[in-house]
Amino acid sequence: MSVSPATIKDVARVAGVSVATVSRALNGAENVLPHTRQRILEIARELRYAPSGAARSLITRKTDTVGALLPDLHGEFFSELIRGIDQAARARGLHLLLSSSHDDADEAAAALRAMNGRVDGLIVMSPHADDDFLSQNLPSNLPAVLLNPGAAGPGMPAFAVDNFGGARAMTAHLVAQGHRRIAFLGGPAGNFEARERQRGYQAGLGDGRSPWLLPGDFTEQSGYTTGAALAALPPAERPDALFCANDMMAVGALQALANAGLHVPADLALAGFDDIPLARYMRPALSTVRVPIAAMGTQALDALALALSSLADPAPPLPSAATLIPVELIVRESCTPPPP
Amino acid sequence: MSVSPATIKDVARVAGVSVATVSRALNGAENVLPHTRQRILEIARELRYAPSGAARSLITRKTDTVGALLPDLHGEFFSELIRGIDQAARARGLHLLLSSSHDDADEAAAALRAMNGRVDGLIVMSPHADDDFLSQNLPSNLPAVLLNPGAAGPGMPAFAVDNFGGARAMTAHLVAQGHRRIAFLGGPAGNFEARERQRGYQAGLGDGRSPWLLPGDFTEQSGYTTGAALAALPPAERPDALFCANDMMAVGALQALANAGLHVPADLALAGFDDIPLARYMRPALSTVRVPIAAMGTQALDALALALSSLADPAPPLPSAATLIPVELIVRESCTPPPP
DNA sequence: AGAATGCATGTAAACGTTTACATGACACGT
DNA sequence: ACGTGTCATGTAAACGTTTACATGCATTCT
Repeated sequence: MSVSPATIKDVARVAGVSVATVSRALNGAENVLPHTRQRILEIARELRYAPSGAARSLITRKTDTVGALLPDLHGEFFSELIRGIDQAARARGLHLLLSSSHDDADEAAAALRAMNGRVDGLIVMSPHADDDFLSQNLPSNLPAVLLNPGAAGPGMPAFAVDNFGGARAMTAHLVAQGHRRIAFLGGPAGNFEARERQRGYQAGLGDGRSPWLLPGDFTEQSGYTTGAALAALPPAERPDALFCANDMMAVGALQALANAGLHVPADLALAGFDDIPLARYMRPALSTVRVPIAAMGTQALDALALALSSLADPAPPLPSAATLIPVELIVRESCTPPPP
Repeated sequence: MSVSPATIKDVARVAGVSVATVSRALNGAENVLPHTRQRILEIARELRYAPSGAARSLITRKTDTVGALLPDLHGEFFSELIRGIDQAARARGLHLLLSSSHDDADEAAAALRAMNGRVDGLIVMSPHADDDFLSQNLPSNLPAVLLNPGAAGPGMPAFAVDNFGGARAMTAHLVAQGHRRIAFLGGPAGNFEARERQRGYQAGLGDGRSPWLLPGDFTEQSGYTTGAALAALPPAERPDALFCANDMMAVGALQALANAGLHVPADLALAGFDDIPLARYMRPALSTVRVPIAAMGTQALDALALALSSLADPAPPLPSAATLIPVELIVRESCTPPPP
């Protein structure tokens, strides 16, 4: 019933020429008679010929594909990231091979090795992707770009959200607004980004104030729990502002506070981090730090494409530290100056 | 500096055996001496050998990869879909090659052909993917699964959200609650899903009531405009319920109504379609129809995997009509019985 | 002891392309 | 007429694997 796909040989046979001529005609080499080319194109179309990517990659050593190694696919963050990467990739005629959710380092290593011969380069964002891991498992010759690398920059291009700067700016903003008792709801223990945001918070507080750290884990649930706990405190012991290490926790906190009858920002100012779409739909709308996620994906791919195009070049080894992706302070209703 | 990656020949040479033996050892064939295998594995690891996907695909005619052809990557819908597909793919050891945003049919056709020799099967969701288009451009022998196909099912497996049934259920629910004047805010003109939802609305109304159709285009903006227009009507001429063809329009409508001082659901009940995450965070929380997007992706991939595993089988040609993905009515605060 | 069997390993073909090089037809200048 | 050059096309090698088949050694059976 279903016939196996036509190969270049089939086209050559039908056209009565050699495979080399077909290849030349199809790839637009100029040294083929217009008449011949015309005929070959026609036959290729009739036969519904499409070149085999595998065979072509094998000989040309190019795949026109980049791989993306991501820790997860849940949530707005990754969807935006993928969108940014895909957009830039398509603009350059590159395909995108996705690989996600590697629970442990071994799985991530296997995923990396499986990319060999299928991609021309990699965008890697993984908790396991430290310096050692990559030099151990990255197929040699495969250019890679790192996203939010935990460890300090290895010898490859890297981009990282300015978590520190964003958190510092938000904290400074709260301070400037007159808030005195600013609490920070942190992220999961081992999380690099959460640590950076906390560092930014402490830097933003300045030397005068001492930090007030609350434990969180980035989930809405942990935000809710924290909000409920704060609402239960006597007003004098409550913070007058709560800065959550991400938006989802702020969402949870807001619900708990509202349920307890507290008003944001009158009783307590609230701020988040990420600017997920939901943030501006909340009532009150959530102040937050906008992370240009898609733009980061685009930049990463562009950097990778650059590395691809200049493979055997003098290629300056690029800045060894990660390039910071600037963030933007978004002030909305959830944080306004406290009552006098 | 950077050496080209080790090949199977390098491993063979270092180990002092033939490439065949290396291949057997690495692929776990049982007829190789434990001692030899051990030694080969060790050397392969030292050399950081990883087999070339291209070469392997060429000879085995398998890529362990499925392609996904999507119209777009914007928004929650596609991110959830990709997540569902990816999850099922990884569970089966398959990779995922993404291809999106094909503005016209030619581009989509090129994308399809580029998949040849890079994937074992395809999940296709595209406005261009009608019967003709596919039989013209789908590389032969490449199994495909269709998602939300506009036209009636061609000879391949297809899955479609039960837009009709969901909209009918929601409308029936509004009717049962006692609403009399139920307006429907539609989607873009050519959109197949929007049409189905509208059909469901009309079916849900029953014969007694005549439909009240408002033009929309799935954007928040068009929801806002419509909401503002309705709010401007004299109360007697307003509908007592507004069913929006998707959630984003309901979001916009709610803002306009709130701005105009109208209360939902007291003055006007509101319902959406999709159950985007935002829906349950709105105040009042939005009644809607939940579409199990990720589950649809998973089902599509599973169906594809089935087709892959049973390629040369008696293979019942599968139901010719699309399999309906059931949806779920989610009743929240935005629609409660109207005041008596 | 000689034949037969089993089994680890080697040899080489094949997958579908691209491309360096060879070939040969034709035109041209002398 | 004869070399010389141009240029369209053909020939064949190469890419890195897998795998059918051949080989040859060790063991076992008669």
